[in-house]
Amino acid sequence: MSESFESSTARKHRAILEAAEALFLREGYLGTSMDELAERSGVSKQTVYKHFGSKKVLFVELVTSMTAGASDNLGELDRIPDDEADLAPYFMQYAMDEMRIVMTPRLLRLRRLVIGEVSRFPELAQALFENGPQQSIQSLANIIAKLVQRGLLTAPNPAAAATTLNWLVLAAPINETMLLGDDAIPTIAAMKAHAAEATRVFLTAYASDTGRDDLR
Amino acid sequence: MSESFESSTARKHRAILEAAEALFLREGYLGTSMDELAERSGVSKQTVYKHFGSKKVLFVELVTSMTAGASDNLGELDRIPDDEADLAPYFMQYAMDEMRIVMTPRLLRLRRLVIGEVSRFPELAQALFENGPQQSIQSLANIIAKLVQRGLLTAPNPAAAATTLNWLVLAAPINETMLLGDDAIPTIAAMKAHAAEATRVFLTAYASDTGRDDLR
DNA sequence: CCGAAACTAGACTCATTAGTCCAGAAACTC
DNA sequence: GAGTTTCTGGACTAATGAGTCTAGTTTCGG
Repeated sequence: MSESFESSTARKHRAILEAAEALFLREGYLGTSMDELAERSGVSKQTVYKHFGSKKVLFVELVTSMTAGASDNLGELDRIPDDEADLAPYFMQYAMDEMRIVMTPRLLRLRRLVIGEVSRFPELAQALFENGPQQSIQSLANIIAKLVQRGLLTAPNPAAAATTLNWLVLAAPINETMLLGDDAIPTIAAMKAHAAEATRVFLTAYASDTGRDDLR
Repeated sequence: MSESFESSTARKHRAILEAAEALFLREGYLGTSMDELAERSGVSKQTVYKHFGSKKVLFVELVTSMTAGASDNLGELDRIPDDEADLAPYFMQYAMDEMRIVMTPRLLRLRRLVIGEVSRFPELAQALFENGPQQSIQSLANIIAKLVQRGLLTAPNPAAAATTLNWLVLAAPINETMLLGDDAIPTIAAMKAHAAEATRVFLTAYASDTGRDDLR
């Protein structure tokens, strides 16, 4: 009773996935043993194999599920600014949101794991790419296209502009943290400074210089 | 005779390192077996252990040596432009050089390997970071500082500007290739287009607008 | 409360691993 | 060419891996 309407079976299923997440993220695919996994799940080895047919299946299932929900609710398509003055705060907010989502130990470890297994599981890496960067860039491109329509930005190729902004924001922190470990995750203050600079560079390069155009 | 003055011992040493490179880059640390490595080296297992004390030692030694020579001769400090018109071609060339060095299967696989082993070998990842991105950015910062002195760029913080340019150039291709595999390495033509856009964005954001300043 | 399904503990198979040991062969040094 | 170092190949240890099997126990739906 209490708050759990989960069947015992479902509970075990979840426990296995939780243990798998902890172990795979920490020890890698080959470094994780099914015995340890079963023990940590509080479940017998046989049960693990009943729920997931093999180590590979479990791994793929886990990573796929973690990957899928990765880049949700970003880039609120509502309230896209229609005034030039709102551009900087808008992209500032966008950058902060994106960093807050991506720069978490969980997602960073997932990324390390998947990158390390590219040759063994190329599908997983591709899925992570499509659900992560590619999706962010796509939705960002839509926003930029709208802003071009409104005459607030000048970007002949919105997808390219979106790629530029995406990596202006994420590249430095993500690549640093990939190699230096989770302790290198920037503080909120550092993220703000970085977001401000990224926004400034982006807007300098892509803003429609209507003001200056008028003077010509 | 012929061209090799290498002693038999030295030749074997090199053969082991070559096999280690091939295997570790392809199979990862745990995925590489010392038996296979000895066989591939054309050397007995015992010899492997005489030359390198253990699997760990061999791995660390290999990765360290590959890491060390990674980011050589980049950013020729001579002939830094002193005319505004030379800025774009100069950074264009810089970007192409940097991509050509980094975007090779060998270095990309090394990067994947090291990222995947961050929790097992944090020193190696740190070394790769310091010898790679950090060093590039540092030498780039020196160039930028000089250009600021000459009045060609405006960058209150040259290190930040260097970081921005570095990732403007490398982030998109490197992160894509990390996940999509070596087949995703961009063609020279694609690199040129990317380098041009990166250079444009960078110069728009950091060039000294002496022209416009005069108009004020 | 009964029968089926899910689960348990632990033994078991078979393959593989890092690293050691040994007796003889080959390669260098003087 | 004698003596020393290096190397070979294969046997060996001790551990660990994924996955299976079994016999008994728990859980759950009807």
